[in-house]
Amino acid sequence: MLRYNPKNIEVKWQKKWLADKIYQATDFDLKPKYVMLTEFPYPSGTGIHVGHTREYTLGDVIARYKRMKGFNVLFPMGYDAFGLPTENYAIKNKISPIKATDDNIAIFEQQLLSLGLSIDWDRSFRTSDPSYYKWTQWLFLQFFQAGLAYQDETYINWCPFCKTGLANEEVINGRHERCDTLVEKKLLKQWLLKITEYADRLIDGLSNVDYLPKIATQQINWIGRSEGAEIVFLVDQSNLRVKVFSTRIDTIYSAACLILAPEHPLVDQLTAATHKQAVKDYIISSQSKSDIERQDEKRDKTGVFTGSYAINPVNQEKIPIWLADFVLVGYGTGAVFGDIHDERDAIFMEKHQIKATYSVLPKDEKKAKKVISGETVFTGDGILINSEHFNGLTSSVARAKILEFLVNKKLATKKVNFKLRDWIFSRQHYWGEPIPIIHCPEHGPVAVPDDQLPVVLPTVDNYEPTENGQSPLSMIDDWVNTICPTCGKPAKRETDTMPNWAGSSWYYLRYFDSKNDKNFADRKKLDYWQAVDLYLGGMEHTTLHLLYSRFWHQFLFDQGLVPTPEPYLARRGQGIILGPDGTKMSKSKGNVIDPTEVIRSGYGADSLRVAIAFIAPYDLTTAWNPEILGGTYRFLNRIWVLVHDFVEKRQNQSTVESDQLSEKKVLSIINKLILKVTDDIDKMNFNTAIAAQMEALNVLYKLNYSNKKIKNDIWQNCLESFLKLLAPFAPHVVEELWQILTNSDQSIHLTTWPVVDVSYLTEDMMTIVVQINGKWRTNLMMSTNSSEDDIKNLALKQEKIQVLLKNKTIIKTIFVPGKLINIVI
RNA sequence: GGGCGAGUGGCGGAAUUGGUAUACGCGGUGGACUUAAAAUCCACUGGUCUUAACAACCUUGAGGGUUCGAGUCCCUCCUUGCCCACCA
Repeated sequence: MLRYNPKNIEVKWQKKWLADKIYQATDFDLKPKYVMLTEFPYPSGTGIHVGHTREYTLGDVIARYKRMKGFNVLFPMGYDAFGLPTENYAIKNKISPIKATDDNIAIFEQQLLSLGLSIDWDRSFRTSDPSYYKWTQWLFLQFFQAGLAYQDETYINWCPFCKTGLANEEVINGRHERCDTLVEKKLLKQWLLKITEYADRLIDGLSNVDYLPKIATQQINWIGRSEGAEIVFLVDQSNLRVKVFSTRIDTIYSAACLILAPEHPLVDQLTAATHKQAVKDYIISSQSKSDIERQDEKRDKTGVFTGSYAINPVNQEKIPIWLADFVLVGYGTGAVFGDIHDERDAIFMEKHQIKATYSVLPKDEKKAKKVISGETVFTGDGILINSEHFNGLTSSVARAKILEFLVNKKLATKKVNFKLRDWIFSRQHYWGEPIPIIHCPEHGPVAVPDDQLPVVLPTVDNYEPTENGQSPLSMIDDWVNTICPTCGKPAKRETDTMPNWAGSSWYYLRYFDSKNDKNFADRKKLDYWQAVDLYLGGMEHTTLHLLYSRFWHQFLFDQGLVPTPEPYLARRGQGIILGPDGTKMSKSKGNVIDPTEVIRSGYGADSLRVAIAFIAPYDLTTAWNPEILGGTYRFLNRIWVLVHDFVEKRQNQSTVESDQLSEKKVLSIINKLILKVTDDIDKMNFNTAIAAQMEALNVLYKLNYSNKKIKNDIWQNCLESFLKLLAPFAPHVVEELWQILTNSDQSIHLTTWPVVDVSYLTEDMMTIVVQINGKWRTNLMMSTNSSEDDIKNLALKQEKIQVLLKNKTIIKTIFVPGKLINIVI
């Protein structure tokens, strides 16, 4: 018999599956639908990595499993082709981004095919194709027309290396997440999407979907809802009013100063003539700092006094107004009241020796007074003191009462704030969707009419970003100059492009109807396929792509364009596979595992797939162990040998009496295995599903080579079921063996999942553990219908137990049916 | 600093959710086959424990608690991973 050699079989079956289109999903099929979505790849120049392999293999396992379970499965794939890395790669290699994308996708497609994924390739697309981005532009215009896309001149995160503006989510520790360059602040006119309008919806929607808890929590934390009050402080000797946001209005009696962000709009009017120069100097020095510098000086609370005072609305105390750059202009009102029950404020006030002119002076004049009782000043909730008629209340009650008190005086309102900011949607780059807007001197920004979409990205000679922060598109005069769709007079095109998160915000909808040129997707097809049943992807996209696409989808739902309020019914995140040394794979460390290299090496795709499923729970970050492939290869080889051996044996049907005990054992093993593997795949416990199959195979293998005779049809059924259980994990070898075993033309992947025969699950005998004081002493083999008394009596008769019970009194015995008996002495 | 997790053999990891801890795999040791190697197969492989068998005792980061019985539940501490971070 030939040795199992994946090279002989994998490519053969991949070609046949593709030619027969056996993984095609059918629109409006009567079977229940199941949409298995994995994040589509960014086709970089380096080809697929182990991270892709894990994600797509596990997605494929579920897709294949659901297909065999009788679902009309859609398991699609496309390419997230726009974006900075391709542009940088193209510039570096002096080729056009279009060519770079074509080349890279060709490599990706080849590599994805070699994994044996059950993808419906007919629905594939790339986001950089005009027939796709036409609809990205059209969807953007829906936001624009609903007032949710707007332009604003704000300080934005600017990457000086990529020469582009960034969303908050793309800045990690003050650096651009893609290129690791220190991010600067730059004042630019930008397009923004009003994601903040959906902040509450994005939180509430999570309660109706099945996301891994840590994914939901991370989104909730990122959105950062906090309830508090907006309080008005009148400025002394002036008619100015400063609004302040606080979640701790219960500490307002300890307010000793107001602290404003240097960029606060009232700074100029508030600054006293005598303090103008100092304030100006401070603003200049804080603006010259990059974000990372500000973070380095986290503990150093710099600031400057404006020379003005504010009036505390609860007790009319006069408190100084300061500026400090630890107060952020983008959050709340860009102003806070400083008090000692906030750690940062306390440090700030200590440093600058700030004290208020209290009506009741604290014992230590240098320190502001406490308003929450306690041995030391602390930042938590407690009982109020020094707060006039609010004394004695708990913090939470006081918050309500003080707010009510100030609301009645029209000096406060209840307010909810979010950490989430509006999404900066402009990129000053070539390789993205042109924003379909025309700027008319008379009518301002005007939407490009639907019949003029797509606004095609023009071909240019230079892709390099410009020094002045404008897109390279701005250099193409005959493209920029156009006419206003409203009035027909000369106007200019918007030259910024969309971020690469745009195309991926709705791509899953396109799979439902990828060829449609009348609409982004046909409504009937959306009704049939929506929503995605399971979405598998990287944890790093939780606050980026995953949040963005939920926002788009919720908006589309409100517009009546999609049938479901949420895009994804369930979301799971796979863990990272580290290099064999336990650190993140990186070229510089030389610990990168190339999955295609593994496939070519002789182990083949199936060994790799089983290894990925087996190595650890799918959501765990774990180191890659190259030697595990030897184990998974041996496992596949064993089933190869077993099937071939049986097929040979079956020719010469033996007349010898079969061994019924062994036959029963075979049936019991396979039925238990069906139960276990089915349950494990449902729970995504892929590693234990493989372990159970290995364990079962070891026993079957031994049985086969024992001299026990087992009837052909029992072996045949057992092996057929075994192959089916293995099919989602190792599709090629199983397909080959299926043809040999069944002589059938039908692909195993189109057969139905085996069903458990419960009659083989019950056993005649059971193992009862005998414990003394909870400690294991011996086992008893008992018939399953033995009574408690039978077991107890037999246990007490055991020699070993008798020795240990000598001179001891039995206090009681604990009996767990079918499991154990515990004698307490 | 905040949020969410995790600590089990030499290693990746199991444990029916409170019932024989270390399944499965890797690695290691010994053996079979072979002129030899590779491959394959068989046996052993947590510690005390350095000949093996038997027996006993110990063992799930540390310490305490609940329970007939704890890797699993509770408390204290230690270590560590990920995400966020001057968010008022």
